[in-house]
Order: sequence, then structure tokens, then C-alpha cells
Amino acid sequence: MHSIKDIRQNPDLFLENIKKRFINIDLKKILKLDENNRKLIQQKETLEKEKKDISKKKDKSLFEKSKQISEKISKFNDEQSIIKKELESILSSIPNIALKDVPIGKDESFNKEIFKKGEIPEFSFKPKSHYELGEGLKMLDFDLATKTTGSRFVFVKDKLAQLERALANFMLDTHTKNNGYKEISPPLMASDASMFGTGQLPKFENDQFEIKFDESSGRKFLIPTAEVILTNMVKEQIINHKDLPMRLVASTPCFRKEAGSYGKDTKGMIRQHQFYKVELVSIVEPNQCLDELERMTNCATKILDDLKLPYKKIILSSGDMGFSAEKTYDIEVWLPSENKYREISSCSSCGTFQAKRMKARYKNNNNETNFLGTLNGSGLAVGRTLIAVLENYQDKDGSIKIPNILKPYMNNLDKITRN
RNA sequence: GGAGAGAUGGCUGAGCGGUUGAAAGCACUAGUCUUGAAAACUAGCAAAGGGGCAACUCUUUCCUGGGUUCGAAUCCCAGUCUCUCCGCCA
Repeated sequence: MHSIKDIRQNPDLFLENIKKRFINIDLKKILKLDENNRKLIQQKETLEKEKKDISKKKDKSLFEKSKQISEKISKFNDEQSIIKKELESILSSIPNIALKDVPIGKDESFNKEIFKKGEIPEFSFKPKSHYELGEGLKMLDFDLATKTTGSRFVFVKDKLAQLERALANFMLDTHTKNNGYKEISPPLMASDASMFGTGQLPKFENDQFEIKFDESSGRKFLIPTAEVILTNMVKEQIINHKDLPMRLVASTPCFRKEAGSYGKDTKGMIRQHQFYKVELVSIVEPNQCLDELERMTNCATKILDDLKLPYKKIILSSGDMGFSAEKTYDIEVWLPSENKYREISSCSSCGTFQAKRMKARYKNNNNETNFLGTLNGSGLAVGRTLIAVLENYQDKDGSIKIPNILKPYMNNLDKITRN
């Protein structure tokens, strides 16, 4: 959320930044609302002062006047709160501003590659897709999921289920032991306020699964990513700078409607309503955001290095970035069957954008209270990593070699073959 | 599901109709002392918003929303959340 103060003080800069995002914002309307809002506040405060003075004097002859003032105040109050609400609703649906080094462009075609790494495997045969491999092994079952649940779900069975768990555990171990992240096992549902805090609400409500509770309780949503719940751990708090940075990692299921992607990736488990993801979240002083983003991205790519999976790192263009991000790196892993790279991680700095929505602050060493910086990144998407392992480690007979680093997690199994 | 208790500043915790933005303690910051540190002492220390070039000043805020009153952290109503005990249950 952008603060109206910043917009008021520097409308041109703001307008320019908004253009980079290729969205329409009626800046004039915002400024007009702000002006009216402040005018009403002034009028209201003058009356409030008057009223306060009367009650301090305790002069009975003025009591009647004070009553009249109260009525006037409540009129101004009503008027002002309407304007304030409108102003806030506009402000809350404006995305974060892209940083200077973010390539400008309206969609993913303007994303820029930073580097490629790893050896693309050569096959003496035509490499199969992960779902052909998984179904061949009888360890991925999409039809069964359709029967029990519906489309975009999958049963992972037997050794592949174990492999999926091995991947998540390997990632968690790496991030906790080597990268300084604290492991969290969080709730998988979040309140509407938390969803607002990280930016899923109000604009992207259609992508979220809402859970029906008893009528008296507040709205709750299945988390689309652990980012929501981990980031909101500092919501409405004032953190001591000595406790920063906070680095959190969680392996959780994620739930997404994928509303806007009908017909996209309908085959296989690339795009599911439910998938496991190991998520990294960092809470830092705002001036540390960019350094932390590099660090976090390195933590993510290290997993791929260890798994010996080929990947490339790209920086997203201004138009392709998520709502809350000011700068985003995507990591894309090589999928032989598609003969291209596919997203497996996305690491973003959100600057103070989410913190302002969450009212998450910290005291710096001058004892001043400021908004925190927040970052999030996948480290990595477990389901897609499973896909990448299947496809990159496949043999001609449809069996899957186990990456060396995962063997301790797989009882030293070398290979997954059909039973 | 039944019966109670509570929600106050970064934290703990007083206040229960009138300079209370709010005692006290802890934490934090600065200073004195010390070779340094600790301890002790002294001082400072809430947030949001408005006005002003600024010094500064005004308003709001004691869970949320209503109400009573000239005046509410304090009284009344509704709601949310938390805790304790009993029951039920993974």
C-alpha cells in the first residue's frame, strides 16, 4: 500500500512509476479525494478543539453550545469517513512500484535472462513427460484424483510420494542448517486481514479458496502460498532491530483456484489446485531488501545446483511482476519433454509495501519506528521440482535415477522402477 | 456444548466519570561513574493524522462498533478475540 503522503508530495514520480506497471490509475481523483479529506479534517478538528475547551472549563452555561457542536462534528465525521473509505479502497488496489533496475515492459516477453546454469541432459531417446513417466510407473494417478475430487488434483503414490517428501525435507534441511532460516509449521488458513496484508485481497479474491466457517466467525481462506501466513507473523507488531533479519521457512500445501488459466497446462501436475511448496520469507530493515533478495535467490538456486538440475535465472519485467513486488527474480528449471525452462521459484522483494498494509514496523537504532521490508521466495516449489527430477533423471525404460543428494532421504535407493 | 475471567504504551501492569496520553516496573536511548563492561545514578522514550519553511502546534487513539454525558480508558449495549474450569473429541 502506498502512503497518500508520498503520492501527495511527489505525484509526477508516482505517475511515472505507475505507467511502468501498465495500469490505469486516476491520480487526479486520488489527489482530489485527499484534498477534500484534509479539508474536512481541519473543519472537524476546529470544532473538536472548541468542544474540548468547553468541557475543560466546566462552565454550565456553555454546555448547551457544546451539545450543538457535537452534532456538527458528527456530520463532518460522516462525510469525512465516506471520503476516507473511498480513498483507501483506491489506494489498496494500486500495486507496488517497480525499482529502477526492473526492465520495463507490459508482459513476460520483456523479462530478461540473467544467466543459465547446469548441463542440459542429452537423451538417446525421446524424453517422456513427467506424467507419462509417473503414470507408467503407476505412481502418479490423475484419473483417480478426478474421481475423488476433480480436475487439477493428483494422487502421488509409493516411491514418488516418498521422493516428494524427500525433496521437501532436503530443502527444509538445507535452508535451516545452511541458510539460517527458522522452520515454521504454520496454519494453512489465513484471515481476510492477513490476505489483505500480503496483497491477495481485495484485488485477487477470485484466485482464493474461501473456507465456510460458522456465520459468527471472520472470513478465512486457504493459503495460496505460505508467504501469506509467514509474512503476517509480524503483522501489527513493532520489532526490535536487534531481532532482524528474521528468516522463516515452511513447507506447506498451497491452494489456488487458477481462475485465469483455463486450458493452460491441463495435462500433468504443472498447474494444480493444491501443491507443496517450501517457502522462504525474510523480514528485514528496508535498506537491506535488495541484498536480501540476492541472498534469498541464491538459497533457492543452491537447491537446484545440489540436485544438478539445469536452470536459468531471469528478472521479471515491470508488467509481469506480482502485485506486491518491487523486484522479482524467477528461477526456471529445464524440462526435457517441453524442451524449455519452466518456473520453479519466484523470489520477490516487496520493500515496505506489505508492511504498510500489515502495519508491521520496527524500531531502528535511533529508536525511530519505521515500516519493515518483506521478501518472499520459493525454495522451491516441491511439485515442480518433482517434475523436474522425473524428466531430467529418466532412463530409456521409464525408470528414474535418484539424484545423489537425495539418496540419504530415500534409504539409499538408486532408482525408481515400475513394480 | 455448560460455567466463569479478561482485553490499557515495545513488554508486564495500575487506574474504574473531569489537566490521565495514561502510575509503577522491565526493555530501549543518552549522560555520569568505570581501564572496559556490569551495577548504580540522572535524563529521555507511544502511535496515527492535520496545520506550519521551521521552532512548534492541534486532533484522534486505553480490543472493535454503537449509546449515555457538557465531559468516558472509566458507565450502558452489541460484537470480536484471549484465558481458566467442566464436558466432548483428534
